[in-house]
Amino acid sequence: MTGLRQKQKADRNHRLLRAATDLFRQGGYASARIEDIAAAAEVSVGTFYNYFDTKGDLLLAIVTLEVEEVLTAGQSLLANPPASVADALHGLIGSYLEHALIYLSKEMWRTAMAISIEHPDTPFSARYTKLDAMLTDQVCALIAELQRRGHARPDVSARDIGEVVFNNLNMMFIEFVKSDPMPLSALRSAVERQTAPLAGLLSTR
Amino acid sequence: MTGLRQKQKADRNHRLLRAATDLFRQGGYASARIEDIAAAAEVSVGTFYNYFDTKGDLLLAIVTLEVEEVLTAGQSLLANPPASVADALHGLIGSYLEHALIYLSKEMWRTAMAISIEHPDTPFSARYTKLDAMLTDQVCALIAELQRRGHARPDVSARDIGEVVFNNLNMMFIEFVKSDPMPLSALRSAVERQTAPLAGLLSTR
DNA sequence: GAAAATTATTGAGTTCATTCATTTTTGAAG
DNA sequence: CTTCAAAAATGAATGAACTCAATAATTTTC
Repeated sequence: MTGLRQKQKADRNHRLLRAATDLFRQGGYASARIEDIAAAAEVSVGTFYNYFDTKGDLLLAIVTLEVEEVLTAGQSLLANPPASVADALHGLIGSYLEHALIYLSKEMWRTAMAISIEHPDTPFSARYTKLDAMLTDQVCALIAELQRRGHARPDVSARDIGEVVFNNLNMMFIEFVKSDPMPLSALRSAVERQTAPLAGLLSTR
Repeated sequence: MTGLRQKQKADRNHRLLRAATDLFRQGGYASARIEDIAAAAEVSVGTFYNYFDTKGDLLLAIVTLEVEEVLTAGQSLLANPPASVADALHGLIGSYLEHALIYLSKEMWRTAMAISIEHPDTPFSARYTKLDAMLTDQVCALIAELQRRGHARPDVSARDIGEVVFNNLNMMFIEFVKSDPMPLSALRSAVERQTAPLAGLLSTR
């Protein structure tokens, strides 16, 4: 039996995630020292590095948990989408955005996105990238579903449009987290404005 | 007269940029220590920090020089664009992309983009962001020009489409620099595929 | 259930970006 | 040409992420 070790490991992992989440939210990512996080999780610095490759990898572990929730929330919207292309796309995008800042600060997002670009090969960075791809797939799937239901023109590539819609959203989200004063409402309306012509292109007048 | 001081300052600035460009290209951004860069520029570590806020700011200074060239190259294409929307957009995008890796490695791009996201308020980061906005403007201006010439439908917002096209390109470029094996040709064809429906939307059949 | 083998933890040590008190250089004034 | 003030340069000191050789805990073997 190898039970004790497994449980202790899961426990330490959980304590580290919890401690880091608290500290990152409280004083910001930059101010939380590994020493602090390790101490709060009742673990040594060396042990921290048995669980996460880098400080950034820990942040990405936290952020990917959030992205997974966003992905799940999106699934329910896919099940029966609004009949209008614009409403469906805005609904999905709105669902993504409303989740964005519940648990994570702009600084956390900024740092996480920066790390996933700068160190794409760290374990949780790869996971983050994969989740982004799954979000893209979800947008594409929504469009394909609308086509299947006859709510969108079938002669336009769902894949192409879906990718463009998501990439645009992602880039705008980056702009959003780069600017501390920018409100979520401004992001949402900008993205709706930009997405509208694409919805028009897809809709069966 | 205050000439000597000015000249020495410009000189040191130039030596630092040159030394850093060489070292970044040679051994990579991460491996180049401030001490090395300062030594190569015949300057002390402390002096380095009189010229640039951080190591990342120095990289962004180098990268923005490159983006400025890309922007200038784009202007000439704007002067008389191809009559087909698709050709015009692909031409501009192609011009951007062909410049991308001449002077800068993928690692340099990755790091630069990461820093501009993570530290948006550092001086050269702000400049990088502004240049991105100018590239967006350029794409929008191209579309507007095509509309003026009757080569694109006037009833679609040039701004909206231009922003979407550039944001998509930017996001795809990020994916490209994240993946060392991905060739420029793959990026180019993916972006052309994605952009094609938008060109279709704009074109006066 | 003791010994061996495996797997984890530990924290002092290393490295590197960044800072800052001191010294040096330049420009201005008399 | 000195003297003084302002501006810049300097490099030793600081701080934080990350490493690694030594130690400890768990599991396996007999």
